[in-house]
Amino acid sequence: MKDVARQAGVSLSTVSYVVNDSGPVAGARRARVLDAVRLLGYTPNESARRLRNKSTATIGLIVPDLSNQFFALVAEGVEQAAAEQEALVVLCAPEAIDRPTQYYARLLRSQRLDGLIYLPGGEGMTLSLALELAEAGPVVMVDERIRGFEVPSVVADSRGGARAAAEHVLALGHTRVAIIGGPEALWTSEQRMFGFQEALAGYKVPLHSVTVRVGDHRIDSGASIASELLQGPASARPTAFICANDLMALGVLKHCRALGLAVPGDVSIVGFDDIPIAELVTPGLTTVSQPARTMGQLAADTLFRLLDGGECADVSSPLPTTLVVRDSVAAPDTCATRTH
Amino acid sequence: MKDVARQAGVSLSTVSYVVNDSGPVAGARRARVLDAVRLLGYTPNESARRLRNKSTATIGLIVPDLSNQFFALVAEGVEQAAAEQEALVVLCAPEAIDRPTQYYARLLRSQRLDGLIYLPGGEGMTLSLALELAEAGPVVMVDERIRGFEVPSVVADSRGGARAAAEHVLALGHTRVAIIGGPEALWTSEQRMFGFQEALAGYKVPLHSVTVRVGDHRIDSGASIASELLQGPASARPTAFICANDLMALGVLKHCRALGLAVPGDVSIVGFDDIPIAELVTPGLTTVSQPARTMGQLAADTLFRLLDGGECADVSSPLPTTLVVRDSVAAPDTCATRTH
DNA sequence: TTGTATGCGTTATCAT
DNA sequence: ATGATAACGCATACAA
Repeated sequence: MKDVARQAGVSLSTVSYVVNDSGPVAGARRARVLDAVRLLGYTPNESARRLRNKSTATIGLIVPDLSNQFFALVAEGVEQAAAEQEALVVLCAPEAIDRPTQYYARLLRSQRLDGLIYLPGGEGMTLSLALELAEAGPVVMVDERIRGFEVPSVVADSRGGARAAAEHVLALGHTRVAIIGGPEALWTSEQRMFGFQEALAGYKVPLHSVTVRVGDHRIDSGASIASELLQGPASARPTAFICANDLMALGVLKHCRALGLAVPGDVSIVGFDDIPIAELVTPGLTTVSQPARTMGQLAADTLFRLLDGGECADVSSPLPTTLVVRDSVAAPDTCATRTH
Repeated sequence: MKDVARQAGVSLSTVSYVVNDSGPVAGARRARVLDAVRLLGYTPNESARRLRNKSTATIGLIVPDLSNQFFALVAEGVEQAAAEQEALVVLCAPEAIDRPTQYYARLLRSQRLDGLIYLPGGEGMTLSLALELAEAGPVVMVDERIRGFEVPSVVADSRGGARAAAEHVLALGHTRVAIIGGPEALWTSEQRMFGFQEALAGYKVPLHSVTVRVGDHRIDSGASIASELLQGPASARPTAFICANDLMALGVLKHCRALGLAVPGDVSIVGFDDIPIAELVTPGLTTVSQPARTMGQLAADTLFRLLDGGECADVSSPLPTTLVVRDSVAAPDTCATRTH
């Protein structure tokens, strides 16, 4: 910048004025400065700028990992909204790197980020951790809520979606159903479980015919739970799996295939999220669609509004979810002897 | 920091010495400082520190988008390696946000990042752009190479993998094969195409029986190319699709299903990448496995070594790829009249 | 071993 | 309309 000033024969302040156009400057001089900038290839040093300004034009994004396409889509949404504000996003994927989220809490705080978008996974999601993160700056949550942690949070209608999914299978006449819930600490897990229960109650399914298990939202847990539940005699095992997310549903599907069980002939499966793979598997996975990318965008937008406006726009009402019906659900096989 | 100094009754430099332990300081004083730090919840201001030091402990990562799991895995690898160095990574996904990579070139340069990891997509990958990026600092490439752009690049053995894949289908007796290549500007596209050709030559497949098309590495292009190529009479259309990546392979799989064509009964399909979904679809996709996560890690490690050592460890030799055989490939249906 | 003083690149406040 | 200058928070060369 000094060089630019010298080259253009003006003072530092003048240069500053023109690059930010934050001050009055005569046409001729402005042109000279601009030329010098181009000539010297000058780019403002953001570190210095931030030191002065206090704003870093950078937000942090914490997602469990990127392998789950749902998270990847949320990340893309955040990235997109950030780009519109000329802001940068630093990526944190605690579960992918096998470090506690707390590690990032320290790191992010020292970076003086403008704010944080937080999508907690099953692991160490506690109030105290959230509070610690909040010390790094304003935070808005996506896809989750933490009781006692009063920040804006962008969520979808997990409960309604879950109910719709469960009703869809129940309406077909299934009675022996297995429910695979998500990690218990999560708000979404709770909501979806509520939704499932509501549907169960509505269809007056006897409690003893439904099996409930808890998974960790990953493929393997779906597969291993399926393996546990599917080993009884055909007449006793579940005819339908209702899963709290797609990955677990895919795990069930995978295991069914390994067992030679037909889907949906022998067992029906529903998932939740509608990640891109859902329509690619065979049979296509019936699932509940969440606007992942939009959720990311909305969260980022909320954060930015919160940052410069101060006013926290209300985003408390859940975004709509919709059941998308593919081929992984059918009426239960009433002729249970067909495999004999 | 001033506060900490006052609280501990020492000078600024002493505080600086203990937090970085970059200078000698008596045990008692050190303890007092540490206490003050804890008491006041002091965290160094990174902006100031960077301004002084020149190092930002932050690298940039450019991947086309995150929807492609291959890219997501690479990103995870980078993230992991960065975490080990206590470094941050800022995420750039040009295609996801529909902006030219050039947009990031500006942004990143002004951020004074320590370095850059660049995984170019099909879009605007030109030498001049790469050069522009290089002005932001040292860059190492992943999964690609640009002629004339002499930076370390971590790649896998695309050519060998491609040949193995093609040979696998050719060995089964396919003669009418379709090849779907990647975007032409890409080095990987070129390499894979070489590999395919080598296999073709080895099996003396007559040129007129192979159809070559170029896709954009996304699902839709696979589907639309399949739709174009599969509309002829059964006796004329390809019995096998050899694709430059998994997403396109999934696209043709999807289209086959829409057409009611059996895979691998009517048409065989091979992909490239071995992204996690590949084993989930039905039938499981035969494909070539690339160590995506490792590539990301290696790239980041190389960048860091290049940053503080200066010496650029040689990473030019491609990582091994391996053919993973699942169920999407079978011998061609010799009884071509079966659909009549 | 500890403190003082200077500069990193910007922006903003003040004179001019 | 323009320029000198202080301050942002930290690290270090140097003096003590």
